[in-house]
Amino acid sequence: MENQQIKEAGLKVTAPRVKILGILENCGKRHMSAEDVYKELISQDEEIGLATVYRVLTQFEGAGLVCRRHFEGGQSVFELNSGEHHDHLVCIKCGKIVEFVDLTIEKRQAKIAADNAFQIEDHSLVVYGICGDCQNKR
Amino acid sequence: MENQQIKEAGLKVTAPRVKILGILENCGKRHMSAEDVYKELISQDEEIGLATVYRVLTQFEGAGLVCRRHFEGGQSVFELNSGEHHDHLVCIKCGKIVEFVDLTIEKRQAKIAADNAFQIEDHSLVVYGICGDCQNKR
DNA sequence: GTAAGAGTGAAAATCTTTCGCATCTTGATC
DNA sequence: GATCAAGATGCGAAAGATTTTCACTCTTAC
Ligand SMILES: [Mn+2]
Ligand SMILES: [Mn+2]
Ligand SMILES: [Zn+2]
Ligand SMILES: [Zn+2]
Repeated sequence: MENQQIKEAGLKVTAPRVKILGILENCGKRHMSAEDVYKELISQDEEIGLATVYRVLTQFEGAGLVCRRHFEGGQSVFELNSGEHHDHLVCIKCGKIVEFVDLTIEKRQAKIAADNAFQIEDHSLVVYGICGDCQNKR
Repeated sequence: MENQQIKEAGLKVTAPRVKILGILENCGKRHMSAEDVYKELISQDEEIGLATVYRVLTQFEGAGLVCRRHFEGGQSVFELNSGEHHDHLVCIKCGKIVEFVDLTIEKRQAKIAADNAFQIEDHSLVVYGICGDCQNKR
């Protein structure tokens, strides 16, 4: 369960960490802001401060348990690290998020970086649009 | 000159707007944060408040004169709207920015969006890496 | 030239995220 | 199981970026 993953990440097993990891795993929402996690904790009557949520998420990120995303809209969004890199399609109306991987794009990026003598460290690709459901709602 | 562009954008021609547009056009730095613009104004002994810089840049963005970018690092970065869309390669050591356009990537994005019934509105692709110069500096 | 509506600077307010610190837990040890 | 140092936590304050408010000034249409 969560305890094991936290231990393996080299972190002490504490109630906030177990709770937060549990929420990320079972809450149903794959992409959550710190605030989202905090509200979920509150709704479960957990007494965990927002600062702790940020601290824990940042530690989880450092330990490779979660990934932090910077979509438009101010807040960072966190998701469990699935192991494989992926990019995102985000609906600007309802916030729906679709994940995708495209080898062609990944390869082109590598080529572009190489052509410019850049050694790639990371990249962020987010496509914003209106999802099918939201298109029909007009 | 600037006056014309501002008028055409449907904005009144005021000293702050003319000055700020002038800086974006002639300052030599293509990508500038609001703070960068503000400092440049200060160095030119202009008495323009940072709030006005933000206001004006946001208006310019709305009018299509500039584009706002959200690279990692907290601050938004602005650049003159060159008319053609492009993406960025950013050096995480020195901040150097290289612009690029890749039709293959653009097409793949369109296809991915279509496959998922999304109507694309916008997208952001930023590749972070270490530029040639910075690689040699180690 | 004038008036009405826009725009401006400075300060205050927001919003998200991080810090400082007194207090509590965890996990290794006896 | 009791002990204890290192590490965590909660809370409020602080920070950094951007926006809003407000009293005053400027632009523009007439
Ligand atoms: Mn994802
Ligand atoms: Mn650019
Ligand atoms: Zn939608
Ligand atoms: Zn560099």
